[in-house]
Amino acid sequence: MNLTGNDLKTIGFTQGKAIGFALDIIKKEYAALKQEDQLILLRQVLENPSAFIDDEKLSPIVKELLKPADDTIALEESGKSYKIYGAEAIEEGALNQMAIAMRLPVTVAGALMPDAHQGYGLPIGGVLATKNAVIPYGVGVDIGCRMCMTIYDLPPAILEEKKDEFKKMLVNNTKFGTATFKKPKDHEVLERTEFKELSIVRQMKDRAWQQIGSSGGGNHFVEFGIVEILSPVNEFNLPVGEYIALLSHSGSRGLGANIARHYTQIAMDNCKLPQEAKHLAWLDLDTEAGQEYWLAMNLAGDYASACHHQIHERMAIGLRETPLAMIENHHNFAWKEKDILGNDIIVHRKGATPAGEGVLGIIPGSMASPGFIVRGKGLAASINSASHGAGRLMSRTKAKQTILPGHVNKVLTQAGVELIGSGLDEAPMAYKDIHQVMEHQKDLVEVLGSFMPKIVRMCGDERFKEVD
DNA sequence: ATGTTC
Repeated sequence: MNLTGNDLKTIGFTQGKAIGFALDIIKKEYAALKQEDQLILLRQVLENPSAFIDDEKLSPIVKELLKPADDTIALEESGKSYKIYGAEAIEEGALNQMAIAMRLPVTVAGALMPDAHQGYGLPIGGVLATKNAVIPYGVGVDIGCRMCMTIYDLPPAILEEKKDEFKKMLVNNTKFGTATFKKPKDHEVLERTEFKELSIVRQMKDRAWQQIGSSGGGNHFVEFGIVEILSPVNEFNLPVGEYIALLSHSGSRGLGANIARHYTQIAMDNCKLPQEAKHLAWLDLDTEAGQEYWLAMNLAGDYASACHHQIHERMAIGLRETPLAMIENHHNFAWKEKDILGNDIIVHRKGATPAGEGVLGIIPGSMASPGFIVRGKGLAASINSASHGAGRLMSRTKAKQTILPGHVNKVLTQAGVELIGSGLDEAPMAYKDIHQVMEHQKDLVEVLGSFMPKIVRMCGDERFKEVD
């Protein structure tokens, strides 16, 4: 009577390959032993495999036992199909990343927006719907990065007439880069229990308090400009015409960045994926880490919103005006939504604007081109999404190497834009043509109004302007 | 995006 796989399992073997080798070797080499002695031998091998590493007969079993468990999750052979908007203007790197994301076993649907470009894990401009799983890098590092616009009942002409006063308001009421307010405003978001209950969030409490109301760097901005309401039927009951508006773009600062870093690491440690997909590691929402990330992500989103509200509040005080309307939206976030059949899905928008039917949003252009107030059309193929801007035409490095300061200044002058701060990597010519991008997504959103920047503040000094 | 790679 020969040993069976089940006999080996009862003494503690778990790996199929090791069991196979063991049965084979016992049969060939140890047939003379009594069955109970065969089991004693195998138990000894199992308990201390290293002691048998040089054993001529038993080493194949040992090698198998000592091999690290391969817990890599395989990608699906063929990826699910997804819709690409404006494919001809999207770089190959972004398409490759999206193709990999569509092969994750948790993926149920995806779409690529016309401003897409390569990112970390999921491309910027990527929308990914998953089943009960959240991908920290599907949300992005700047959790809750968002837009906020307030429209004022002020005549556009005063932006030019009182330009210095508006510039002063921007300089005094916004903080960029590492700068923060000497006396940060308090906000109820800082009282949230997540600051006590989640360790990574608790560690960030002081910095969150310090950084609230600040804007950070990169492509973040605060700007005054002219809104033109184009549609007589709008949610704000505003007559068609021109208004002054304040537009801000920023996220959750160090708080969100550290939440993202922390939970991405946990995801990558627990969800091993092939090399090309490793940054798409997910957290199962039924796990403790998944639930923690969800809470922390939502806190970071609310914190980002609070930062915008404080910026707009400071400006409203400076203007001594009450806003006529406020429009705002996240574009780096994940939401619990329903698919067309009513199933629960997790929708990641990493640099994508929510565009469900009737949902309002802001899609900015560049510092010298218009942005748009949009109303979503709720197109299922786009997973109720649209672009989050024009999208980069060139990398930051390439922009800094090739764009001439004098050229930037000329374009700004022609557009009637006054710029405070910024670097060449944010120059208008580093971005795609927003009009083309809007054309590619006319099925996704309806344009209610436009916004032309006039006085723009970004991170950075003004040195490059003097080089001309 | 980020005290810019613990």
